[in-house]
Amino acid sequence: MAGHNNVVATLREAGYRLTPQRVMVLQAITEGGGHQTAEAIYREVIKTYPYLDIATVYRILQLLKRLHLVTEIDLGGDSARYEVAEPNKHHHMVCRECSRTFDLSPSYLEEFRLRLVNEFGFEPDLEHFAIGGQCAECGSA
Amino acid sequence: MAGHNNVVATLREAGYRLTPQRVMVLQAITEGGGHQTAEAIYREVIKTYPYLDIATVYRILQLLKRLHLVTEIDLGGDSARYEVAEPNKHHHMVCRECSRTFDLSPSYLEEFRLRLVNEFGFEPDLEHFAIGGQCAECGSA
DNA sequence: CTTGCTTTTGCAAGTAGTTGCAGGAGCAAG
DNA sequence: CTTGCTCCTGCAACTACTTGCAAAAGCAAG
Repeated sequence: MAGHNNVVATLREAGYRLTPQRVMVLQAITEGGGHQTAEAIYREVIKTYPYLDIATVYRILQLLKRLHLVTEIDLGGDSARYEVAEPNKHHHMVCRECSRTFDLSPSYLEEFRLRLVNEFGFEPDLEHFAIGGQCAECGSA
Repeated sequence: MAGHNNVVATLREAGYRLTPQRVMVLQAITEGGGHQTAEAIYREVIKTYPYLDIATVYRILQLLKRLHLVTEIDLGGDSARYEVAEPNKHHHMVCRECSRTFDLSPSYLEEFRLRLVNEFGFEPDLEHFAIGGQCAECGSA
């Protein structure tokens, strides 16, 4: 798996250790596809390594997030979801009434991002952005 | 207190009951000024009404948020803070490295908001918006 | 392949916030 | 001012996530 080796290299270069737990969590995220919860990742890994603790999963996810290897997306109410980071990922609009989510192309945020960078030197984390609000259907009702 | 009566009227018009708990929580937010945590509001109210439960505080805050009477601002790690809603409130940029926060005028988000409204009919919740990222100082280091 | 420093893990306890439920309290109608 | 319907509250249990700590494991150097 190509992406896998990149991740391993990135970890080592940043001075982090390569533990079985980290490899397995990474593998679970990669193989699971889509957005996954920490719980789901945990349940997947303990199938082959039952001693893993959920706290370790959260710590690993935090680390991978810091290294921009995975992105966290928190759609309000329920638990956060994680997936492998990809450039030009789409963002989400989440309706506060019906909880449906709608995709948003990265271009919509580019203008906003540029103003922050140019005027404040502030680089916003927009890797996987979710914004709450009210969708067309719930708004017109 | 003028704003107080508005709030009471809004509650009643929306079909919600006017309970002592709601009045006291509202009073605590109003009198406390600034950004307050749910815990702080709770501790203030139990000085005069010791039977109040923290769960009730959270439920009331949720309700007031839904009615746009208070805004919630969640700056990542620690607990969320609440304050009375005001139009044209400034927003925040929060540095992920040094945790400092920088004010952001509402005009920066207006363009973004308009595109979502016009193109999707989606009205984003931008009453008190916080975006994470890396500030100029931490970025250049 | 041992030694030793440092990171990482598992465990258990803690924190912020949510939820199910039964009893208690608003409020409108009579 | 009573009746009755429904909403709210307090309680306790629960969820998602975090943190302190001691033991275990990674990794570089000898």
